[in-house]
Amino acid sequence: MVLDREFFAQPSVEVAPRLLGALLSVDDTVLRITEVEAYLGEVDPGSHAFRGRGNRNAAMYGPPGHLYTYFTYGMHTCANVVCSPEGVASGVLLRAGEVVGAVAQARARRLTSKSDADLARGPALLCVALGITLADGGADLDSGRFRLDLPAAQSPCEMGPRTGVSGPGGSAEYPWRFWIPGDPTVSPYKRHRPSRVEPVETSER
DNA sequence: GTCGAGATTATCT
DNA sequence: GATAATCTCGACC
Repeated sequence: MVLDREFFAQPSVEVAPRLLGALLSVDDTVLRITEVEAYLGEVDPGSHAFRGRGNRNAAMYGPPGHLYTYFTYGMHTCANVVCSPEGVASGVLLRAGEVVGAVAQARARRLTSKSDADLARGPALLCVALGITLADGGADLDSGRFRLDLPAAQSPCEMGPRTGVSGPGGSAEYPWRFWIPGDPTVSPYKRHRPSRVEPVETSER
């Protein structure tokens, strides 16, 4: 099955909602994606590619349908699906999902996780649960250990501001976070970390 | 349930 | 030297 090269060659904002409900297999572990976030690359202040190509984000400039992994906060690995044609930086961050295959293995990797819903609730946890590491960066998502199956129909989806993104423009301006409404595996992080815009102060609840 | 602060290191300026 | 697409834990409601 042609894993729709054309599909992944679109901008990440187009690809992101369609990834909801997709099944990502890594070895024997299968994840149903429930939450993603789109990054547009050089025109997106929140993107790693905003300041141009570097060593870390090289994979994001690579061919679509591949994996882009990066290390952040000194201890966390996160995974993206590369979008847009080769040479254009764009990606979809996998934020959360539900482990539906080889749950025992995923649970073994996630010792701190208490319930199944917690196994992949968050970008870094998702990678741990699936066993994705930096070494998997640049891997084709339709070969080797990886396989990505898109849902036949688009899942219901809700969108909102991205979380955890700092820098200029905040990125509340970019409502490019997509998730499946009501799914228990969607990350509960509604807290905005940095400078939160306080609209007014005249009480008003 | 929500909110707030600290930890910890690869990558880039 | 500063930054970061985060997580965990503790306090409070």
